[in-house]
Amino acid sequence: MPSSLGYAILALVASKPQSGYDLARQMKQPLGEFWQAKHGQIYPELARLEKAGLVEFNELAQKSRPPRKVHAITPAGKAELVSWASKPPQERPRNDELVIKAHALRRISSIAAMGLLQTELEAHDHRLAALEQRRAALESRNLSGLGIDSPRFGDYAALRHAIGTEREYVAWCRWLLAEVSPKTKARPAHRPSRSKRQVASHK
Amino acid sequence: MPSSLGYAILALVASKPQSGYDLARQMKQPLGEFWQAKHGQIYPELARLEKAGLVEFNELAQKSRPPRKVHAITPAGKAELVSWASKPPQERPRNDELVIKAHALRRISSIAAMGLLQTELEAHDHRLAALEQRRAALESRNLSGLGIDSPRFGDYAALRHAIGTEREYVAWCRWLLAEVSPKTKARPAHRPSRSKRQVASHK
DNA sequence: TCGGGCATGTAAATTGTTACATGATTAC
DNA sequence: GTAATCATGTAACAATTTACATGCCCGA
Repeated sequence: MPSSLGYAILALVASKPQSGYDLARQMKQPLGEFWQAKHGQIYPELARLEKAGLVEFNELAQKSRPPRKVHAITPAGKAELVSWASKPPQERPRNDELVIKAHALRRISSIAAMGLLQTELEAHDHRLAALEQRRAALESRNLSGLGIDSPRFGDYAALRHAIGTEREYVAWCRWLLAEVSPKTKARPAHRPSRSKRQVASHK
Repeated sequence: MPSSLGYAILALVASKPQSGYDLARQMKQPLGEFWQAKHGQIYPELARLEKAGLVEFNELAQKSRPPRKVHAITPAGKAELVSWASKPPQERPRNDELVIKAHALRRISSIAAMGLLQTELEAHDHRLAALEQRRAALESRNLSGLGIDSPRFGDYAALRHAIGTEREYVAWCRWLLAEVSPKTKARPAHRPSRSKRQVASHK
C-alpha cells in the first residue's frame, strides 16, 4: 500500500501525466496548496509506485539533460486511488511553530513580538493574494464551470481550502498583533461585556 | 538546539511544571490544539531537554505506580525559549489527506462521496463545538481578562486559532458536500455571474 | 472481567528533510 | 560571471508513529 504521498502523486498523475520534477514543482512551498513534499521524497516514491504497477512512465530524451520520465497512472493505479479515496481520511497533526511562539508571546519584548507578527502577517497576506490570483485565473480559464464534473474540480477545491485557511491565518495574526500593540485600550482582549464580540473578521 | 517539539514542551512546562504524561495528554488528538505528539516522542525529548539543562524534574513517588517526574523549566530553558520565540518561525507543510480525497472526488460514486464528507463534517463539527466549549470555560474562569499579560494568554491564543481553523474546515466540507449533492441546481459550482458570491460563511 | 486511565520508558519502522552529486542553458 | 531553472537520483540525518514492555487501580 502506498503512503499518503503516494496517493497524492497518484491523484496528480491521474489528472495529467507528468515527471517527478513537475510533481516537485507543484508540491513545493509556498504555493503547494495540495500536498507538500521535496524531490528527495518524490523520486523514490514514484519508483515504488512504478514497481507496484500503479504508474508507468515513458522516457523523453533531451539534449544535454537527463531524460524526462513522464509518469502516467495505470488502470490498477486508478482503481487503488478510487478505493482509497472512498475511505475515511487519517487525521494528521497540524503543528505550526507560530502557535508555540504565540504561546510564549507574553515572555518576549513587545517590539520583538510586533516585528515577528508583522513579518508573518505580510508573508501570509502575500500568499493569500497569490492564491486568490490563482483562483481568479482558474475561474476565468474555466468559464464553463468548475463543478464536480470539471477536470479542474480537484484543483479548485484545494485552492478554496487553501484560501480559507490563509484567511483564517491572517485574521489570527491581526488579532495577535492587536493584542500585543500598546494602543489596545480601545479593543481589549476578552473582557466580560454585555455585547458579544465576533471572531476577528477577514480582509 | 531543541527541536520544535522541544520548544513546545518548554512553553508548556514554563506555564506549569508537569510530567511527560501530562504533556502527552495535552498534545493528543483530537483536542491538542497547541502541538500534537505521542508519548513515544515526548519522553525522549524531555530527557534531552533535561540533559541540556533546560528543564529539571523532581520525582514524586506513588504507591504501586511509576513515580511521577514533574518537570519544570530552568532559567536557561526560559532564556532559550524566549530567544527562539523572537525569531521567525519555520514554515511546515500542512498536509491533509482530505485534500487529496477531495481532488479525486469526481472519480468516486456520489453516494460514497457524500458519506465520506458527511462523516468528516460531523467529526469536525463536534470538534468545533468542543473547542468552543473550552473557550467559553476559559473565558468564564478568567473574568479579569485574557490579554497579553494573563498567564492564560497562550492557551487562549492557541484556542482561538484552533477554532478559526476548524470553522474554515467545516465551511469547506459543507461546500464540498453541496458540490457533490445532486440537488445542487440552486447553487452551482463556480459559474460566471454578475453577483459575487462569498466564501461559505461559518456557523 | 474487561477496558481505560495512570505512568514510565524503549525499539523498530516509516516519513520527511537536507545535503551530496552532476551538468547544460538561460536570463540578468 | 552568477544565480535560477531544468532534470534526475541517492545518502545521511531528523522527526514521527506504532508497537513492545510493565503493572496496578477503578468503574461498569
